Amino acid sequence: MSKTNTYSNIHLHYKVWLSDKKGENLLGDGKWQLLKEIEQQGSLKAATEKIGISYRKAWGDIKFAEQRLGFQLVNKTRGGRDGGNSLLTEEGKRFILAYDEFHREFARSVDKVIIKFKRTLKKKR
Amino acid sequence: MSKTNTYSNIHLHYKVWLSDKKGENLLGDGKWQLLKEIEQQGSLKAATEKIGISYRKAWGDIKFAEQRLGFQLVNKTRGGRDGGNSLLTEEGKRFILAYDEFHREFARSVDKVIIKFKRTLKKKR
DNA sequence: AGCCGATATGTTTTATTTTGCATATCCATT
DNA sequence: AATGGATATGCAAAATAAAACATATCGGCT
Repeated sequence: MSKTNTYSNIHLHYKVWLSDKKGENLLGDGKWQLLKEIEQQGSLKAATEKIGISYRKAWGDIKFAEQRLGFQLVNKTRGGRDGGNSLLTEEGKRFILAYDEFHREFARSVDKVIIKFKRTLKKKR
Repeated sequence: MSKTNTYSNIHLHYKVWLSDKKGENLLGDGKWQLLKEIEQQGSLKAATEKIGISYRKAWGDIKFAEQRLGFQLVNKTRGGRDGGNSLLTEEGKRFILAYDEFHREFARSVDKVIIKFKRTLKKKR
């Protein structure tokens, strides 16, 4: 998750993401969006095309995240009429939902702090 | 600024930074630490060596940030007995201080939300 | 059995960052 | 005036990351 706040010509950004022990990105803005798009499209390929990112990378990222998380986020099948498809697992859906909630809560909380920060900056000048 | 929180084997990271209009990083974790080290060492060279980053990059980053911010963060002098030195300007010090304060405030606020997030995750499982 | 379209991967290119190297400049001190 | 050590900066090299390309595989359908 990431957002921007403006203070005159200086902007304030923040970002939140889930990682493994080594700090490697598992689920942040990008994958969050990707998973949501997969849910809608029912296909990884369609999702990446919609978003405009490379299939190769998206596929690798998901694989990596699943490996580190220890459970599947996406249920992938190959072959068949449409060539295959990708659907979110129950755990994947739950994860997205929790993250979604966290997203809102976090943004609200941070905005408050930022307002205070702006006041501080003004005073100090 | 960045921090970590643990949920079993999943960690939560967040990061905050200041940027210009184009989103280019002006002051984040790296420069924040660097400036603080410059204050202690009284030298850019010494600071980079202490932290373990390249002088070339650090110097360039500071120059870039100063240009975009529109004021000096560091007062640099060349020549003399020690070859030169680098000290924080008043504005630089104030900036670090405000950022510092924001840092603490932000961390406190975020921690609260994270606790809630963990609870949500637990419930949902 | 053969086709089609998506998943699954290895390999190669391209782009972006970071580091490293070389060199010039500055100036209190010797 | 010669020296030394830090700042200042261009440029080449190396390391990382992202994108592109090329295939192989799978399985319901015709």
